[in-house]
Amino acid sequence: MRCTWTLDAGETIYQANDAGLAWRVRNGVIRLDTMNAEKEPCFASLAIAGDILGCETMLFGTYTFNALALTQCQLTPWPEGEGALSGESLLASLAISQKRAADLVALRGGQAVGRVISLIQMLTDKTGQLVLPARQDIADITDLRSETISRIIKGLERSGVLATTRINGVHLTRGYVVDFGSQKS
Amino acid sequence: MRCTWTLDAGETIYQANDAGLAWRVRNGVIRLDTMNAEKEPCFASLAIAGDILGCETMLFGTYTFNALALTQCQLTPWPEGEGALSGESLLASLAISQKRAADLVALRGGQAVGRVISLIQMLTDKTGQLVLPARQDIADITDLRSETISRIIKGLERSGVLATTRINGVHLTRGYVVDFGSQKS
DNA sequence: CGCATTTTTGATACACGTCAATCTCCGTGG
DNA sequence: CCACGGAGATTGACGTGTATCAAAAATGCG
Repeated sequence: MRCTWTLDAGETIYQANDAGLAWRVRNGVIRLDTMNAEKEPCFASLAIAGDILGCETMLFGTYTFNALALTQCQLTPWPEGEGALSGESLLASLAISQKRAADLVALRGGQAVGRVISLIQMLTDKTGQLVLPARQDIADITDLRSETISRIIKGLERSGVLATTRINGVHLTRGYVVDFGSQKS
Repeated sequence: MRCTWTLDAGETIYQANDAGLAWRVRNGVIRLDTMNAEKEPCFASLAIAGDILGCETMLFGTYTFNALALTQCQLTPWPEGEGALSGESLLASLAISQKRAADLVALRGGQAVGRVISLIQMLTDKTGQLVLPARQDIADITDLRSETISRIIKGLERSGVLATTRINGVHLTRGYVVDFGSQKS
């Protein structure tokens, strides 16, 4: 028996300075934002399956970021079960977090096409399928413009690297395994 | 009594897949690299005072990244003292790590001048002083080119935002507090 | 001093940003 | 069932911030 919360794309999960629980992401894509100097929310980080969300509440009592679901996603309370907050599990979360940070950095370096492809690979599941976030969200994550994202994704679709189908009103995208090295020239 | 290791700029602290300890950064700037598909080291993350370095060895036995000192820096073994590996301290490290990830992301978005200024602010200590890493390292961190970094830093120096002096062969840069908002136009 | 490395500077090219005009998708109400 | 409207996606034309390439100047070091 386990309690699982399901959220739809576009739903706010929590806001900075709110009190609440920590979560483990089971499914879906979540963006974290901070308020910049101009009080506008600006992209800060990404959480995907396996990540711990909002663990800072256990220390500070409140969340540091705004969390927004970019696709439908599922969360379970964290830590899981009795006495599960072992040093071991925290250490694992710390290692994952540092790895995720490195991945995020890679999403914001190099040429535009490469960044988008890296993000797509990051979001693709074992079956080779993914649900793409909105163009604007992809743009915020990669520090590009939504027009640029649109051009790149249309290009990938036209070249057969991506194929999109719609199921129950949700766009499912299938990324074919491709030698992305050839995209460089 | 505490054991402190001091490393000079340019020294390798450890390499990916090596075995070793975890450290806390007391001082200085350290870059972490991963090997990309072409087996070239590429910038993955940054560690500065307060950060935990290489904690993944406690889990996997080996380091995940290459660590290179960008300025002179000081490290102490981590966890500190007997029984210091509490859930509390790990949780704090996790929260710091996630905050650092968000800062790194910010260093790679927006216009070039703003990124460099953000990095300078991140590296500035309480006295308003900092030691700048090499142009090429700043370029790798911000995903710009060393020529661009050179132009920007020269520009900041000429406009009086930064002043550089040399002490014992080390370039100390003093960053004056400035309304960086005015840099935008 | 002499050499290797890093930094600086200039001229030019291009990848992506910007702006504006459709187009597509969907929900709503007549 | 279709007209309407709003939001996101697409496309085109044009501008610009950095990259790129090349060469000189500064710095560090044996």
